Amino acid sequence: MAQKNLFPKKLPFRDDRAPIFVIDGSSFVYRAYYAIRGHLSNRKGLPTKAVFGFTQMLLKLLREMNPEYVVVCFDAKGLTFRHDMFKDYKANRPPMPDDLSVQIPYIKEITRAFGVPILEIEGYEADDLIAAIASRMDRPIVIVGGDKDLFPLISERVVIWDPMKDELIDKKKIKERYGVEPQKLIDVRALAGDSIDNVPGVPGIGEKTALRLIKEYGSLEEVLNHAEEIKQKRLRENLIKHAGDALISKKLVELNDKAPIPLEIDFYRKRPVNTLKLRELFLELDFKKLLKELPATKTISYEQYKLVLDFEKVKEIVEKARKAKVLALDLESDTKDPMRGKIVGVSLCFEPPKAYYFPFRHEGLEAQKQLPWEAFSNLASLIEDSSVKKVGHNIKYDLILLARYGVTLKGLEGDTMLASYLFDPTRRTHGLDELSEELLGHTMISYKEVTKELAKEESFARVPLEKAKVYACEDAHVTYLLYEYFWPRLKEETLWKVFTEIDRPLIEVLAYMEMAGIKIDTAYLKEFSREIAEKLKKLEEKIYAVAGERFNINSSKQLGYILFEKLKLPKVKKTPKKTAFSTDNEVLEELSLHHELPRLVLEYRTLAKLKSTYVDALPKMVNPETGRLHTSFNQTVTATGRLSSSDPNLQNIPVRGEEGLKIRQAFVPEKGFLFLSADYSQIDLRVLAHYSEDETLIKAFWQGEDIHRRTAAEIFGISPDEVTPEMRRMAKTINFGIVYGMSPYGLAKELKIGRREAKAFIERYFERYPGVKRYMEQIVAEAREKGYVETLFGRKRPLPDINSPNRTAREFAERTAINTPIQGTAADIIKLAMIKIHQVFREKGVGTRMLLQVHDELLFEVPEKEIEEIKKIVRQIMEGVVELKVPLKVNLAIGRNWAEAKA
DNA sequence: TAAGTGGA
DNA sequence: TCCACTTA
Repeated sequence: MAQKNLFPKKLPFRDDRAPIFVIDGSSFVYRAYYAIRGHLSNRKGLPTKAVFGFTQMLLKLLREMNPEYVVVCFDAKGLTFRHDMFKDYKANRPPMPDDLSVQIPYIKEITRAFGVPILEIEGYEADDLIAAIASRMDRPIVIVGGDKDLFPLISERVVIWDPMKDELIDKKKIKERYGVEPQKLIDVRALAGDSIDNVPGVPGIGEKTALRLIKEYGSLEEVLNHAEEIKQKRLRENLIKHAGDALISKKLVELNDKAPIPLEIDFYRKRPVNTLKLRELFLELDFKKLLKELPATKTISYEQYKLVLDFEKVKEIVEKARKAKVLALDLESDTKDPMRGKIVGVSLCFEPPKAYYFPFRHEGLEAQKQLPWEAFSNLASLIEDSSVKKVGHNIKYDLILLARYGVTLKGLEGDTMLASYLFDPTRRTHGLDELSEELLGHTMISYKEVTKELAKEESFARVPLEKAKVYACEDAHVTYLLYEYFWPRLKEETLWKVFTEIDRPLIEVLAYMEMAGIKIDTAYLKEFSREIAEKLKKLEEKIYAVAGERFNINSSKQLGYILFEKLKLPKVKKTPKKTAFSTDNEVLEELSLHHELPRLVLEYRTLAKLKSTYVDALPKMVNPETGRLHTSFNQTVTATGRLSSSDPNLQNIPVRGEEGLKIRQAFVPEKGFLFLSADYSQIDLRVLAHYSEDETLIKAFWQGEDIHRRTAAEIFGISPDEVTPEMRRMAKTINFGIVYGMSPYGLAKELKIGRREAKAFIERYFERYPGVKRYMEQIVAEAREKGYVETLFGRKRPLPDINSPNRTAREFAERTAINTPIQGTAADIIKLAMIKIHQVFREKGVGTRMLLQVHDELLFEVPEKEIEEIKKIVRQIMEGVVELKVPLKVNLAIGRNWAEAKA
């Protein structure tokens, strides 16, 4: 919203006083509403198309014209003097649609927030107000609008600017276009009439004839006076017969300039933009792009940030903090990995804008100025005091770091990162800095900025205390402000339940799992790596021999050259970005029918991937202190509510094929322990059965049938015992496709059949499972109406494209609408089970630890003696965690490694 | 379909 | 940044 004083449009006025820009508000509201295709709504389902279009127009005007005087005119409610005169005036106009009228208050608020005065007077239409301003304000006037009805107002002193067409219409233009003075357009319209506004006019006369007549006689009255002279019979008769109508019409279309408008120029003065208010409105309306363009206006003062260097002061602050409503807390460490770093300092904020930084382990010249480590216990006692509510941003990190110092955080009120995620799980990131920028309008100091004078390998511990203070205090401060932002919003929605009953309690469970880690057999992996290296070497030589030259097989570019240029193999398809020809699995599979090279490359790739991603990478990530692998479970990444795992990702460890199993064998329990794997059987399909209430599906699950076999029997129209393995495989793919929201196209590709055939399969499926079809139609309709979908527990996912005019985008949103409630509900179910299991484990004080979650599977490390007890607990909790219309079923397996525990 | 990782 | 590949 740069307020540069540029007048890019040359305004054709002799008068060089600043013009008044008079905006035809009502016409823009309608234009935005009807002109923008598709549908736009915010996360709550409020339609926003007109607000958006209007806002863009206003922005364009303010940017390009930078007006000193400006006003938006709106139609007032109720009848105008025109109705008194002619009761059918505008009788053909339908009333304002509901989904437009709800937007009007927002449009007005935004206008005010931009500092633009609003004019609205009972009994008058916007056009009349504009006419009054144009004729009675002695100033240059720019009417902002595009409506032809306003053309008669144009004069030496009045022009019209249409920001949408970017067209400036002045007197000269009108004369060129119509050949008459602007005011005469009234007479033209009176003769021609207007069916939209129900202005009668004279039958048989259109704009062309009207113009000709007015040009000839000068005015409507003169035309009527000379009606007798007109040669054409029909025209003459009509003019004489309908002279009265024509005169009434003139009264109707004549713009009334008598409206009691404010005459003081000060009323029209542009006021400053209220960025805070705009931000609030844009946030509510979900105008993300506009939000980003708002300047960061909020300046947070760092003046009240205190560096605490004195033990006595620590005690004082801790005592004060105990009485705080909520304490925002942030730990500074020297690594990103909470399983490795040490605590360098602690920041607190409980009375914003005050905040405190407690440095403990900084390095360098100032080290001796810091707090003695004993002071940390004072903070620890505060952190362990469950009566003091804490919030943090990504608090799991702090939880783990603290736990390594033997400190257990109690009284967790929540996590602002999680709050942001629940509020909109499709956001790209939930980083403190981005949220601060976008939601608070405050630009934070970046980590990069703070550490820029440091050498590459140096950590936060090397940051000078003053600088560290500002950075750390700002983190705690902004966290507090985000807490104030999100909490009321979460409480307002169904999200509060998901937050307090699922995601918040899960934080601690995940922290435990990450801290537990998992053991891998590094010696075994080393040996395996050597074996693969050998195989790769042989394959490599063979590939070079077949290709006739040496090249980098890992480079898809070089491989593409060999396959398509040198060997002239058919180019099957392009890469998704269309920048090159694809060399992916599917393509190589097909090409292997023509040549032996693709097969070899396929084999090489599988092995190379296995080696680099798993066999070689995993041992490097073993924590030297614990001797185990500690993944990080991210709770705020996926759009559906699933978890994700990284550093390393333990949710995509291979399972298929011989080599895959060999890698799973490297994951082993501690001595004296066994692995117990518990996975939900067909949880997605069971959730689908619950949602759809499909009788066949529900019955199949209650009878414990093999669901893919049942599906095969249904779609092939045979009995279950007649189903061949091939049929079952196809049915399985279809079930899979339904749950993952696969398109008919995707299904065709997966089954390697024609698209029509795939479509026929899907149709057959819907015939046999009509409830599923009903569910899909219903959920898509609901999504269209609300603009979002939700899980059984109220977790939401916005679907902005659900009404998009772009078919691809819309269909994608539709598949998402079908899939998210299913996958998200399944994710909620397993999260709930994890929370309960963790709780029972702690109550019973068992030695068993939950190690991993892989979407529908949990992996435990169980002392041999506890096996039977734990099996019982796990099954009972997982199967009983919610009651659906179908039973939940869990498969348990025990093993001395992860491969065994899968069978 | 979605997410993470490795290699160029 | 793009591509390919692993899991669910």
